[in-house]
Amino acid sequence: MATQFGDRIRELRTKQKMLLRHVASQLDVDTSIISKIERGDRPIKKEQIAVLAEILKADKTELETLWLADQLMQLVKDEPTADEALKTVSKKIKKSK
Amino acid sequence: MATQFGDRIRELRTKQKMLLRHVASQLDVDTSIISKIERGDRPIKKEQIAVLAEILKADKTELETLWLADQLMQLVKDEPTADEALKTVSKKIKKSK
DNA sequence: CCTATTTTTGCCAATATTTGTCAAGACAAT
DNA sequence: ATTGTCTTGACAAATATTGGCAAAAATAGG
Repeated sequence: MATQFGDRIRELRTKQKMLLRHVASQLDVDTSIISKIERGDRPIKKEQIAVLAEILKADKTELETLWLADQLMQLVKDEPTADEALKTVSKKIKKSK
Repeated sequence: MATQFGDRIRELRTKQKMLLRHVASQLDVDTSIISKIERGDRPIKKEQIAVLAEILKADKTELETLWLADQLMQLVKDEPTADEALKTVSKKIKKSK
């Protein structure tokens, strides 16, 4: 299943005409891993996001936000009460600030 | 760390003067597991929520919602962009309905 | 205070999940 | 057909999760 994060990093990579192996070698993993991450087949590890942002000259915060949204989405999809749960969390977050 | 879910089921259990072992035996686990779940030390398995709702004569949906909110909270706490991520997910959810 | 009961805690082994590599295959361009 | 890129599935190693157990700690009732 496609992810916002994966779509975005693929876009960033291809626009710069970088190959999977360029990214892969800098992230120190096999190209297949990057391929899968871009296609949403595998999750990326949180620590890798910052490195990836550097490699792609992208905004770290943007990528982290997309990644977080993907995580949340996976958790709430198919949940009938997703709406309510999201709401209460939002409120709690705001209070703790 | 305390959870909404754990706090709630402890409340439900103690108000009915049930002991950990009553719940534990019906859920077919050691009492220590229930203790930890109530205290937020261990996650409960999703399938166990429905059973637990029966045992405690509680509203299944309420417990599931609390559980989901806990999951979300754990994911977004300490995330600077939690707010924005939550927002985009809410929007996506609404659209897909 | 003593004892009995309940709850909490730390540790362990078993199990499950995640991670990355490798090799083979698909696809595109020429 | 050849070359280079990307995708896929199978696999092993590393990591995380699970529940049980036993001892410690807390609580309740005399």
